[in-house]
Amino acid sequence: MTNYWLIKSEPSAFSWQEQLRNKIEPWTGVRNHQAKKNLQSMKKNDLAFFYHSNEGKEIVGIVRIDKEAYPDPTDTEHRWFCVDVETICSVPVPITLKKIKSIPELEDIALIKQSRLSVMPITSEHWKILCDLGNVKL
DNA sequence: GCCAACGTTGGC
DNA sequence: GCCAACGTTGGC
Repeated sequence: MTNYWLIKSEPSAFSWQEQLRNKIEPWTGVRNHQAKKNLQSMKKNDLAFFYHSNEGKEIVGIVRIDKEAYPDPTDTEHRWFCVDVETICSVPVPITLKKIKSIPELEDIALIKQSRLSVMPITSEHWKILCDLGNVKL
């Protein structure tokens, strides 16, 4: 069964446009224990929203987990992990944080409740609501 | 083990 | 640019 996730990136550091070009990207640099735990819970073929933090503040794309957690090559002490994500599609109507905050059914989403967490699970119910909002047809 | 000081994230 | 929330560090 497929699990759902949301991963954040600041466009100035790594944008959706770069993800579109690269197709498959190692998701490195996560340095938070809860986010690390979430990375390690990801299974191949799980799906994730790609969210632009700081600039944009909207869900712009969907990726699929291509390779499960392995040691982050950017961490010389080998304490942190990363996954590989594969581009699936852009979200036709980007889902803004403002929009998400306006939907009562989404008030418990980690994106709002734990605003500093960069890798988080999304329930299948929330995933469906968000796909409808973004006019996503998978 | 506690907590003050400090650093970072990310929305506004 | 500000600041709330949260994580980390280091003295005690």
